[in-house]
Amino acid sequence: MAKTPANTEEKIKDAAHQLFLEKGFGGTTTRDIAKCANTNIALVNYYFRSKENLFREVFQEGFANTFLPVAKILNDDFPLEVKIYKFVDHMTELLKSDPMMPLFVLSEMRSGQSQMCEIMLKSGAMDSNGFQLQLDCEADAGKIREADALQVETSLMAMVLFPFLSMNILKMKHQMDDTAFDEFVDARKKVIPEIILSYLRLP
Amino acid sequence: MAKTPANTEEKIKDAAHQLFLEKGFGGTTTRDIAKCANTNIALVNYYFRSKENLFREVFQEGFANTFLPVAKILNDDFPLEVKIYKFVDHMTELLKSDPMMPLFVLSEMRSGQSQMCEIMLKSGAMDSNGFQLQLDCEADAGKIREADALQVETSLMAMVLFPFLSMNILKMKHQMDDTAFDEFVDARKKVIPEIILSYLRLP
DNA sequence: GTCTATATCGTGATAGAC
DNA sequence: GTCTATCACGATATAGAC
Repeated sequence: MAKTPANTEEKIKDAAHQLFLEKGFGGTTTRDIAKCANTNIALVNYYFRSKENLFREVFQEGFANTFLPVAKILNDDFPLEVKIYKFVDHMTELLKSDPMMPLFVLSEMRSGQSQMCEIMLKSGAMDSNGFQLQLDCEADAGKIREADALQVETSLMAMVLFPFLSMNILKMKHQMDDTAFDEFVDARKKVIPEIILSYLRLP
Repeated sequence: MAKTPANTEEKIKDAAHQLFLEKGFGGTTTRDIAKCANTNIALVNYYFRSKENLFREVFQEGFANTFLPVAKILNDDFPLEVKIYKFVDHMTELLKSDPMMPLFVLSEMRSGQSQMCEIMLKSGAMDSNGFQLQLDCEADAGKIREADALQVETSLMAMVLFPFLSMNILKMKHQMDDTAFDEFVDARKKVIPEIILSYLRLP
C-alpha cells in the first residue's frame, strides 16, 4: 500500500493524505505537501486546481470504502450479541490502521475550513438505521431490558473511538508506547461488549 | 459571568477565549480577536506580547479551576456507586456550560501549534490516582467483579465526553437543536452509571 | 492607553519559459 | 509535465504620533 508511487499525481495525493491527517486542513500548507512529495507548488496546482480540491479528491472516496461499511454493521442482519462483538472488533482494527482519522474528522467538522461536512453527507454516513427495531424486538421477547438505541449506539461508539481521540493524552499520562497502546485497545475488544451486554441484560 | 467587562484587557481576554474555543489556535487570527473585542491589533500586542502569550494567559488558570476538580472526583473518597453518579453528573453539567472545550483540548494537543501540552501538564491533570485500589478492595469483598481501573475510567470518560466531541455530527444526523441535545446528555446521567455499574456487578 | 501606518514574512495561486 | 519567478493577499508584530 505504502509503495512509493510512480507518477507525480499519486505522490502528491499520498503526501496530502498524510499531512492533512496529521495537521488538519488549515494547518497544512501547499508548500508542505509539495516538499513532502518531492516536487513544487506549481505542480500541485497543475494536477489539482486548488488546495480545497486536493482535499476533497483525497478523502471523498476513502471514507465510503473504509469507515462506512464498518459503521453500518450495527444495521446489518446479525444476532445482537454477534453484532456487538463484530462491530467493536472491526472498528478497532480499522482504527488501529488509521489512528488519527477520528480526531481529524471531528476537528475538520468543527473548523469548517474544509468541506468535511459535505464529504460526510455524501458518503452516506448520515443515513438512519434499524438498530432500534432490533432492540425493541429483543426487549419484547424478554431477552434484554428496554433501551434507547441512540443511547446504546452512542455509548458503543464512544468507548471504541475515545481511546484514539485521546491517544496523545493517554500515552503521555500512562507512559504508553505504540505497542502498549495497541494492547490496551485490543483488551477493549472484550471489555466493551461485556459492558454493553451487561447493561442490556435485565437488571 | 458574561458581563461586558470594563477594561480593554479583559475584553480582549474574553474575545480570545471565545474565538480560540471556536476555531482553535491556528484558526484564530489576531485581527479576529481585536475586532471581536472592539479594539485593534496594536492593543492586543500591547497588553499581551504575542498571540502565544495571550493563549497561555487565557487558558492556563481556567483549567485548574474547572475541569480538574471534576476529573479528580474519581480519586476522592466516596463509595463506588455514589462516586460514579457524582462524576457523571458534575462532568456533564460542566460540559454543558462549556460544550466545545473537549474537542478544543484534543485538537490543540494534536496540532502542537499551541502550548496545550505544557498547560495540561502544569494543571496537574496528569497525576495518577487511587481508583484501582478502590476497585480491588470492592472486588476482594465480593461486591464487584475484578476490573482494570484504566479500562473502566476510559469507558466512563468516553461515554461522558463523546457526545460533546461529536456534537456537530450528532445534531446534524438526528436533527437536534440545542434543547434536544441537552435533553440527550441529561438522559445519559442515568444511563451511563447504569451501564458501568451493570458491568461491575458480578456476571 | 490608544490609535494609524507600516515592516516583514508566509501563504495560495499563476505566468511563462522550457 | 515540470520548473523558476512572481503576484496578491493576509498574517503577526512593531514604530511612533497623540
